[in-house]
Amino acid sequence: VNSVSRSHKKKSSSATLTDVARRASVHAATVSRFFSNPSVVAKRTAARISAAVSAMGYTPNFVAGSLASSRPRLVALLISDLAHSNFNEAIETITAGLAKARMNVMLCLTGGSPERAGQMVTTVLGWRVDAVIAWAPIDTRGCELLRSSGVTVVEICDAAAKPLDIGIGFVQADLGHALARFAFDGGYRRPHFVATTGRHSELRCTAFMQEWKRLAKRHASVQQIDTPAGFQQGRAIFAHIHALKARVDVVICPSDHLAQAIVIEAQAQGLQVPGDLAVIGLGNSPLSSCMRPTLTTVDIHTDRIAPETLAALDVRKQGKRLRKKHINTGFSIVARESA
Amino acid sequence: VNSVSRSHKKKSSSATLTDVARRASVHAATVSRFFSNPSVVAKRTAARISAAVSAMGYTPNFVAGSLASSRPRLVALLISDLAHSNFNEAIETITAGLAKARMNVMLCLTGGSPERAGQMVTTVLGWRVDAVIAWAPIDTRGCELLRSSGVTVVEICDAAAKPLDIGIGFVQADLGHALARFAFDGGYRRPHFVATTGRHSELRCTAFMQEWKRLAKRHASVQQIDTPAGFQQGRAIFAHIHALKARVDVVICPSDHLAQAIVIEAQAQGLQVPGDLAVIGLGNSPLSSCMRPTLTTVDIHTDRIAPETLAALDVRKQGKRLRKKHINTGFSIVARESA
DNA sequence: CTGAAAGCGCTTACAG
DNA sequence: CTGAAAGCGCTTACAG
Repeated sequence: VNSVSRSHKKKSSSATLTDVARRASVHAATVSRFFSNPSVVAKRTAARISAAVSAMGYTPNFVAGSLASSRPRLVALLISDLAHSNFNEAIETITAGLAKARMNVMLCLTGGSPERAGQMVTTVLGWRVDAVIAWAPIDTRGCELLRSSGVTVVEICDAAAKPLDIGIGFVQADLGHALARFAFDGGYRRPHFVATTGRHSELRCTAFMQEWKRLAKRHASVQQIDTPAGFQQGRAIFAHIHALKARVDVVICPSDHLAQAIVIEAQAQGLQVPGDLAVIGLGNSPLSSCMRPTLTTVDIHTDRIAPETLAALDVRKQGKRLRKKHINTGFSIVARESA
Repeated sequence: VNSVSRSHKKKSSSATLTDVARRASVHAATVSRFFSNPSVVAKRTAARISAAVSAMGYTPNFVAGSLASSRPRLVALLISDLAHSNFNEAIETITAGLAKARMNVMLCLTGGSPERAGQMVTTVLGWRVDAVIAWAPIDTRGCELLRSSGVTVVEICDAAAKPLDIGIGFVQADLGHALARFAFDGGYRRPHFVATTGRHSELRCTAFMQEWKRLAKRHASVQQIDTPAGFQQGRAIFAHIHALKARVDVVICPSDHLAQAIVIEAQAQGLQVPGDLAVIGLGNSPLSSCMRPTLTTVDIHTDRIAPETLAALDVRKQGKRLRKKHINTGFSIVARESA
């Protein structure tokens, strides 16, 4: 019983198209049509095939089908992480949309490493995916591969940046401006902007600072933290704010979770939110409307990402041009109790 | 320019093994070996192939490779949802482990629907996946398909239940007992157990009630809520508890998020946690250690799931038997401030 | 509406 | 260490 003889046993696996065809006394091509376009096969033939299929427990082999048709019905999802993301709901919407379009999704978790993302690009290109949806930084080699492969790539990104192919998202700088105006109009005068690493946050931050300077004639305070901007960082940030000479009256956070953590910390220290300290989140996650106080945050219209992505794939499938297109899905500030 | 002529253009896609072989003046088989087992090809030949590969920007086609070798290097991940899960970190660990083993993961989000899970089983079986990791309810048809396909399936489940194939998890009833004892030993006398729909929660709940009855000689109160047990349900549950005639002194939650929401509600109503109301979570998520007060919760050892899953796959790959095996990964109650 | 044939791009014993 | 050949399980024009 060596490994060679063992490997021969594999043959006893599942029935093939040809097996089904034989049993239904038709050609394999007809069975193939039965699955891909049932309306073209005669009723009676279809019935025979159907019977054979269930009798044999046949399941079409998508690997073979993909190779023959060169339509893998596969899209790759490149994302940094699941645990700390504000956007899991957006991901759910996207995968649900893809499932409805009979697309399978290949999940690639990059952990935020551009290099790992680059390697994963090689892999998904090997699967000849129909598209890759990227929501994570990718190194130059990976980008180059994507570009030269000609695959459809949808980047969830800053809608003002130059996308590899198709970019979907809001304009980070617009949000920075809007947040400054919102805070200023709300009567706040000592904002504290919490930025994370990464280009998106940077763009937002710069715009915020600029607009704040213009409106208030003075600088806002900033603090840079490491991604992911999760609940865990709340204490440290609150301590930082507390230690500032100039008293902060509003803190602008890069995520709802972080905002929530800061609210909790502030309350634990006996501060009133928003009375003593106002807090603004990002993402409009479900918790933001359930907190005490409810959280003022930004809805980045993640529900628009899935339909736009699918529409883009559709256009491509029909062979039309759509290169270098941006789709600005916008955002809206949701004013609630916390600011 | 009709669709037919357009479809012909597809041929201009990427280079194939044969193209590379021609360019390197070797047979395709040699190029194949160069990728699968480089050590068997001569240094000089390898160098020529390598040059050809990079000159042509060749990427091996995994679809073709999978068909030829019948090893797709694909595992399906069937999970209910991403947004409300306590277990996203476990999922990350698992996918990281799979990636290290050069396995690709196919993501299937069932949304908690057993029927949808069943359909997805058909799909992943069509891809002839090496294994399916299931963390979601699957209807009988889907289970039947999995069983008859003979594919390796790892269920993250109650370790006392009868798994389809391999079951990994803790024993829900053990946890129910342990929670009752923990609450009783902590001096609490009026527990409120929040259960969600689903067999797991039910098993835990029954065990809790039984043990509590034995210890305290009286019944605990129970409340059933819909899954997912998220932050959103906090207010309603707190209101329910508040409305109970008998004053509750500890509430046992099916997730950390829910526990957190209840803490926030209680505090908003002027109650002290744990003084007026103690709260116990489930999952030991990162936020549990960062809250105010820090959350007493249950660590269900998700970090053991990934290694055990991978080990199981490994054993199977070597053709060994491991059917109907349970792996009890246990749990531990993490006592912090909230109870 | 159906069949026969070529082909998708690889892998893998089998020889040499 | 390498080549020649068969085969993986489908799809898809092309005829009929």
